[in-house]
Amino acid sequence: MPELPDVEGFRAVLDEHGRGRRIKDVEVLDASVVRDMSGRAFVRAVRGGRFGEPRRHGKWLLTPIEDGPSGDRRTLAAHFGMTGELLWCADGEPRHRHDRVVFTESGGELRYRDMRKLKGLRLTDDDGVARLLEPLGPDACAVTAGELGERLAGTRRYVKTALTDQSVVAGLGNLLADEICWRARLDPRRRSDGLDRDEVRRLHARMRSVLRAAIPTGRVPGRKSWLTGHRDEDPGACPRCGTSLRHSRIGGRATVCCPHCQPAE
DNA sequence: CGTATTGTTATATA
DNA sequence: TTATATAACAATAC
Repeated sequence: MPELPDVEGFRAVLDEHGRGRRIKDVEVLDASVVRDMSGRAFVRAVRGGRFGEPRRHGKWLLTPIEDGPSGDRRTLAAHFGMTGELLWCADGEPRHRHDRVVFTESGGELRYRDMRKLKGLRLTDDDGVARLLEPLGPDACAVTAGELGERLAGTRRYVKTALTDQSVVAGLGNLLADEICWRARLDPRRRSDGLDRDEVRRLHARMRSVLRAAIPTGRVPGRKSWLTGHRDEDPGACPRCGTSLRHSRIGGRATVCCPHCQPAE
């Protein structure tokens, strides 16, 4: 589930319920989601600290741990993989089977919940954060049309594949890429380096509008006016023109598009 | 026992 | 060597 809008929602949760607050306790219920250190060492390094101001780049959520026990400046770096989430739970809410790490504050707790555990949490310093972000392209919320065009021109892969490549632009996943291509009326199998200037501008404009619409709800909505709301229907009708949607597979991922609105060139 | 899954990355291939 | 494609990862659900 987590694409840019979801991670932005997790950032908001941490901003509201974590920022500036004391971490009274940390429970590592499944140490396999803690990367590069033992669960015990993680607890030792975080317990007693305070969450700083969280920021996001692409699908990474980065939060300084201030006034921590070790004294040196550390950052909690979270990646949610395909099934991760961060939630605030008031005192007394029963644990979920997939709660992996719990940060206890006064009045409630922040929980990293993840069924599949493809990614996880790590603690790192500023250099480590830089190393994490170094391979990523600009954040999808911040990239300019010119920059996007340059980056898309740098590869001959399908435009959908390029959009979901975090080193081209950071934050888009399978669902957003389909939604953006559909709104921009571009066949996802168009070659990334074969788009003309107008097509790139359209792609950029639709990317921005899709993100703007999705971020307030903290998720990619399944609204009926969205292609995304029809991707699991068989075959499903294009919300814009009613044509039967085409279901296929691009780069190993399920893909939905409208053969009428997104004609192959 | 098959099929599928919204992300990333190591490995294979052209 | 490089760019791109594919398999694998974990834990489910159908």
